[in-house]
Amino acid sequence: MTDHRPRPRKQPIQERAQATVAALVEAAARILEENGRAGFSTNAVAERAGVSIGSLYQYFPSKEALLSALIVRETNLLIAEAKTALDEPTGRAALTRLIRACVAHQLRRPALARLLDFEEAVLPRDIETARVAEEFRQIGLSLFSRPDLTSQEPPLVVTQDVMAIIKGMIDAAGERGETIQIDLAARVERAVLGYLTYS
Amino acid sequence: MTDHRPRPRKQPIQERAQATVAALVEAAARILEENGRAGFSTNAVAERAGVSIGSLYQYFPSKEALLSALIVRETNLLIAEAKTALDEPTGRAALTRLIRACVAHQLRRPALARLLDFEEAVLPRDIETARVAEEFRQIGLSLFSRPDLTSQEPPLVVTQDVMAIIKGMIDAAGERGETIQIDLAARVERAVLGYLTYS
DNA sequence: GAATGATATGAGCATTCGCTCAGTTTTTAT
DNA sequence: ATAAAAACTGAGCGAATGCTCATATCATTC
Repeated sequence: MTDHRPRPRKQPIQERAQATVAALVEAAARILEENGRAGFSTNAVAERAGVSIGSLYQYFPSKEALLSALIVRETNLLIAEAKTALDEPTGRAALTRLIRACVAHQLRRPALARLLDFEEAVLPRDIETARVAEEFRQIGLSLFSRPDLTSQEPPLVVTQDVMAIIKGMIDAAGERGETIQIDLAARVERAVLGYLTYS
Repeated sequence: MTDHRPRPRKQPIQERAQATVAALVEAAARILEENGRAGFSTNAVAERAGVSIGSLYQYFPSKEALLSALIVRETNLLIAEAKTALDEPTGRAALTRLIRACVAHQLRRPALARLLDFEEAVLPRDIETARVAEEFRQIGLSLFSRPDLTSQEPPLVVTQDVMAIIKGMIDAAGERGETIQIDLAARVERAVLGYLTYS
């Protein structure tokens, strides 16, 4: 007769695989922020992660997929922060918190963030990167639909413009090594509020 | 006796070389805007320009130098436009014209302009690219030193912030295919003036 | 301890790419 | 016509890179 004991759940082995995947993504991040796209080869990433090149291709079908995974990881961090900003009672307060979240995110790893902003625009979007991009845009849309933040333009245009202002200013600041978050956030806020209210 | 007629100036032969150089730079531009960095190989550029790879390396010591030359060419176009903006009597009018110049420049070849913006930030700056970058920044500095455009921040910070706002908004607009220059310029102007006057 | 599946390895293949150089063609000068 | 200078050519070298695959190790189950 067959065994009737409950089958032990067979997940724990995958922890190792997850660790490998995480190590690869983080290695990709470090290589990118140190040498830019120039040093970003799959062989280099694998070596940096302390695994073989074969393992890399066991988890990522291509170099692009690895880059996408990194973009998704970073964007999810930002989304988590940004979502909590929406809890603020007023649109204005939420905007302030959103801007601070963006500044903090971008200045945490400035070189990496800037590079990924660009890659995101250039890379062929796969399902996952499209999802996080859309999720982030939804946050902007819901923010700029609040009564105290409406402007002349439709929310979609406002969202795109404001995101561009935020990204542009923070990227430039990161590029020239600005590190005082509170000052930068204040100037970005001035620009965004100015855009929203100026007529 | 030797010939005493004035030696004919021996420059005209260089016209051919200049044409080759111009063809190479333009070929680089076209390849970049069609396929991005991916298709941008020296062999491809030479073929597109209708010259041999050897000729390319007769005029440009490296692939990077070719890219730099393209950046310089494009930036000079923008600088020429931007300089005329300074002739306006008021700072405010000059700013409007500067913004329109930037919008026109960026939307003339949107994909190319966006790509070069990024490359400019990533490339090791040679003498020429540094020069045009500095020249463009001087235009901003002199603009934001005008009495009717002063703000809380020092002119240098204002210049950097405003340039970032302009570039960021226009790049994003170009990326999503926006083509109506007057609308875009108006929104950028709102953002910049808002930034300058908001408190 | 034997069998099975999951995970890891790294030599090396195929391709691409930046660049060189020995030689040819074109232009200019006399 | 001739020679020198300027400009151009393109086969191909060496290095790097994305990725495969045959093999090896480890974990789990019975």
